[in-house]
Amino acid sequence: MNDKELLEKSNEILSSPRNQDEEIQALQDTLYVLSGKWKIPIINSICNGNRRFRDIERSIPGITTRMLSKELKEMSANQLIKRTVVDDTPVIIEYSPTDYCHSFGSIILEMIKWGKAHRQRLREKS
Amino acid sequence: MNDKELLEKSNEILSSPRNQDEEIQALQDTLYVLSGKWKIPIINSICNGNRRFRDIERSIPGITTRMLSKELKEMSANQLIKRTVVDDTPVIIEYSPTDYCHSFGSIILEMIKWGKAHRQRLREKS
DNA sequence: CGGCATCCAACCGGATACTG
DNA sequence: CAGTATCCGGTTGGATGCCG
Repeated sequence: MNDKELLEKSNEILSSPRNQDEEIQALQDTLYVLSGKWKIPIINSICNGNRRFRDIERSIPGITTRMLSKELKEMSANQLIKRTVVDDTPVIIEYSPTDYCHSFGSIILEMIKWGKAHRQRLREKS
Repeated sequence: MNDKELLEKSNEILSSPRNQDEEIQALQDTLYVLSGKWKIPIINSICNGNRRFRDIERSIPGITTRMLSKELKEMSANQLIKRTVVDDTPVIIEYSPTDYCHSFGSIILEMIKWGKAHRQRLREKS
């Protein structure tokens, strides 16, 4: 399926009155799991290969250690990522994505695509 | 492109180290525009054909008139939706999606898809 | 390096009441 | 119906400093 067909399918499905209740519920479930400013950028960063705290931190503009620490803990608890202690000296901590984490791939890709098109639109206007 | 291929492509692209800076920026731009609990459900509702305030309100579980009012105003200002006064008696107000609004279709579809799969996973576990 | 503790401001958003 | 007004509590999240 190419982009044009995908878009048409999107609009068709979005315009359909069927299963609206189920869809809004699914939507709100997803938004709940991804709530806040940082979970998606963190997932993206870890899926991009970043493994260590400082690396993840540096890869996300604006995040603080406090928020990264908090989110990593929460996301570990929710099986979104795995925290591994590599028993070297000094100890190295590694965060890695779970399959569950990868399941957000399509959402993140669509968001990146939208963001790029958005910047393009802004450039064209000015 | 089928789902399996799409997933592989997602992982491939997500694993690529190129353009990480541009992508995280695009991602954060998108998250900024869509920030908060309600914008995505509202977009979905309006794209689903809901036009009037009460209809939109009823279609989104949990939203209050205050938040809906606030978001609709903000989203009108940002050209995401259009507010039309139908000069009937009594006056009818209609909200409709702009092209800009439709551009979120793919993101919303992916979120609905994820949410449904999420519920399915939970059902299978229990 | 990989965090935790504390303080604090902003705001998000719920409840409720009210208006034309 | 289509909102506005007010109140206010909880959470988000930034700044900073500290620890092993």
